[in-house]
Amino acid sequence: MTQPVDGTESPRARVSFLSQSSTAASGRALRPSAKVLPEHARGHNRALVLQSLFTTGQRSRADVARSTGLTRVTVSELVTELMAEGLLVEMGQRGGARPGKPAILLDIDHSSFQVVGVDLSDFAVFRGAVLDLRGNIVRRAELPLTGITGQAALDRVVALTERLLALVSAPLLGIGVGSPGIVDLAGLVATAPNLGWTNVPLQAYLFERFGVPVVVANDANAAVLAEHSFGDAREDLMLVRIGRGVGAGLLLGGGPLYGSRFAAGEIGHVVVGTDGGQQCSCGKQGCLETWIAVPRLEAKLMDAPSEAGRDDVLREAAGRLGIALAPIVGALNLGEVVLSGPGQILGGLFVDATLETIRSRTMAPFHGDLTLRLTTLGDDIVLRGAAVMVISARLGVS
Amino acid sequence: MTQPVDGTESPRARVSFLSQSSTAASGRALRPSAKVLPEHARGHNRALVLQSLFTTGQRSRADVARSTGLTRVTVSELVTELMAEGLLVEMGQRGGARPGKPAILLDIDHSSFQVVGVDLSDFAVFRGAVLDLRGNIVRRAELPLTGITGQAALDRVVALTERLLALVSAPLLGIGVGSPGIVDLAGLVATAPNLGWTNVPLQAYLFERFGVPVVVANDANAAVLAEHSFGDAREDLMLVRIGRGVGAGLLLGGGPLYGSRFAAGEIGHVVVGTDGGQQCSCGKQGCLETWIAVPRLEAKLMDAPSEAGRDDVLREAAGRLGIALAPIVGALNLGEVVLSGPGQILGGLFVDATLETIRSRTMAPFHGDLTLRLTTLGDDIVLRGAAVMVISARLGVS
DNA sequence: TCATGTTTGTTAGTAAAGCCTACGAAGGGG
DNA sequence: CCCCTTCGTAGGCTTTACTAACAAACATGA
Repeated sequence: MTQPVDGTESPRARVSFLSQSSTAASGRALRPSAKVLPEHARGHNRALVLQSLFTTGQRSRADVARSTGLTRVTVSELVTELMAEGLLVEMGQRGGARPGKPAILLDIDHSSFQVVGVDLSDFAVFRGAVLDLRGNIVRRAELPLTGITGQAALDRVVALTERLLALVSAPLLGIGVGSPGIVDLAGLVATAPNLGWTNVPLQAYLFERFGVPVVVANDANAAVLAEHSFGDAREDLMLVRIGRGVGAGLLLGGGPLYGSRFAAGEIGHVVVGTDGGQQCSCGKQGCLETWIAVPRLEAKLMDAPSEAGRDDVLREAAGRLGIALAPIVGALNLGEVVLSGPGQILGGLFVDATLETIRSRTMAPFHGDLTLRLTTLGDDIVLRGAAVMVISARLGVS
Repeated sequence: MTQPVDGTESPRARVSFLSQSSTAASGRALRPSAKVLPEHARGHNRALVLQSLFTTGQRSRADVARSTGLTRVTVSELVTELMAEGLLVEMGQRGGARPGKPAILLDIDHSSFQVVGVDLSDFAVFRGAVLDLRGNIVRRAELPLTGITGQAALDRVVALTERLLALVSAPLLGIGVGSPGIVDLAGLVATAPNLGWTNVPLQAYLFERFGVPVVVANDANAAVLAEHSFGDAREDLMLVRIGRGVGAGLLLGGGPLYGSRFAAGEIGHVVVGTDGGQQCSCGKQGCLETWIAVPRLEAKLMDAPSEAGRDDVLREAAGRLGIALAPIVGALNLGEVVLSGPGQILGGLFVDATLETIRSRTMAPFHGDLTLRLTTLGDDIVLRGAAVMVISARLGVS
């Protein structure tokens, strides 16, 4: 009972290979789905180099080689290619006194490309931005959404995108869109009630219209990607968006979860508790939305007679959220839950009470390290998530 | 708005590659983690060929080439290799009158290798079996577990494994173990209260002891893999094991979910409902286990005065399970939930009532196709899942 | 001062893998 | 009997990453 051997190399085994000998997967291979050609391996390794510099910039070729496991030769070749494309730049020699030839530091040229991000999740306005590769917002634009739906709403998305494209000041990597509703992997919006959309192939439509790579996904899914990339989050993460409705995005093992019908994260209409509740627009009673959707919460807070009364309102709402989340946190063994919504409502007390409820309803030892907090990305979370989708799809980096 | 274009090829894009242009992922690339060498691609493609024959046997090289996308040349080479290893055999020419040279049918030689599977999840007995590549049980063995724990239990696992190894009648692919408790990716049993184990490196221990590839995983995780491979299940699946305790295994997108602390699926101690409940051994009240664990259910059924009373007991328990599962089904947008446990208790009424509760507490349109059923694999589900783990790890096939 | 060791990045050659082209084998149909 | 189709295999080519080797550039210690 000495070393944790991987159990791979066996003297008695006649079949001496392992399909995926990844360290993390440790003998558990996934079902292969598509053939792999040398060029695919190449793309993967190029993304690996890019990722290495994306997470920690200012590294030399030799640094990248060490961190990726590739040889310096291969890294050099990939770097040459990436520099020719403008994605990487040399930043001069590394300072400090070290033996040997001084290293030439590399970094991603974050301004070499730009991304257009669009957020359709607000009920009153379509928001958009031009972002750089770091996810920083370079320019903004928005168009009001005065109750329009259907084709008119689609036209307004196009108008906003046109306005944003005019603001782009570097080669464009693509357009990312975070849409409310159910969105499939091809960027088809199956249903978005607020926009009156049913089976709108938004991604294909925008691609035909603008001839630029487009990625369309659910707004909460975009948000959780942003939180992961910019919010210093871990690999297993649930992001709960609380607004007029309630939705969530799930990131498991670093990848988004879509669900069997692309409706993962749709927790707004899950009934909470066993003691009734208010009537919901969906026909049921006691849906999560009836407890914590912002309009209802604000109404209750208005009615509250005192500061203590408002705290009680918040505590009860937070408790309901905790009751809904506890089985999810338990089943997925989540380490982190992030809330996105109006900070003045969801701040301190609400977060604390939610966490307390989850803790009291799950097995503490498994979740002792559960953290629950508000996002630090504010209202731009979907915009930045939309950018992450494009950067991830085009560069394999996040 | 014609064709669902992938949004990949853009006339304005300077960066003309996509890290992973998988059809399913559709522009959403995962963060790369490890370098890919030509040999890795080779292993992947070999697994692809094997998988193709695994799911649909009796196919020619040309058939495999068409279904995988690889060329006939490459497939031929891989097949030659796999036949030399004994995994594939030629089954003679295809019958029926077709133009052209008749095809030589291939199939996996399911008896060419065997796997040892061990199930430690029963409280009274360690069960084991020798299985073929199809997951059929060839020989069985078991050892009673008369309350022993710690090193004694470990010794008994070794004794059972020794007995099983003596029954193996073909080259051995490896040993798979489904253990209760929290098991990490290296097969270390972090905690298994019933066995009195804490941080027992079972996988490494057995590998050192027997010099054969070993895969150790949680019993529910093994079970869900078995259900997926043999039970005709879909890619998103939750398997709930109901016995002395309650646990679950989750398969999302075809891959198992482990969770941030390898405790995914541990739902037995999630509090259900907002109206109290019985005292649980964990200290809380109203944990799922207090509602549906088999010993408690049996006690209640014994106390029930009539047939109708027993139905009420089952209905209430099923309702509680539904209440616990509803947020999970909703958040993950699960299409399928499978129960594993004593069939005479969990049959008809229990399943129906659980499904009804879930439906009444989630958004129907997203889950109209939710199915909930008992496993068809019976008590061998963990044994067969343990075999799947080994076959999957060694051959990349499931 | 100068030889030595160290680190970096690049050049040349090699091994692995899958592709394309082409070919013989084997059978059906007119 | 000739043409066509399909199957499996050879030979040659391209891509990719690796190993080996080397020049450049710097620190250090005799």
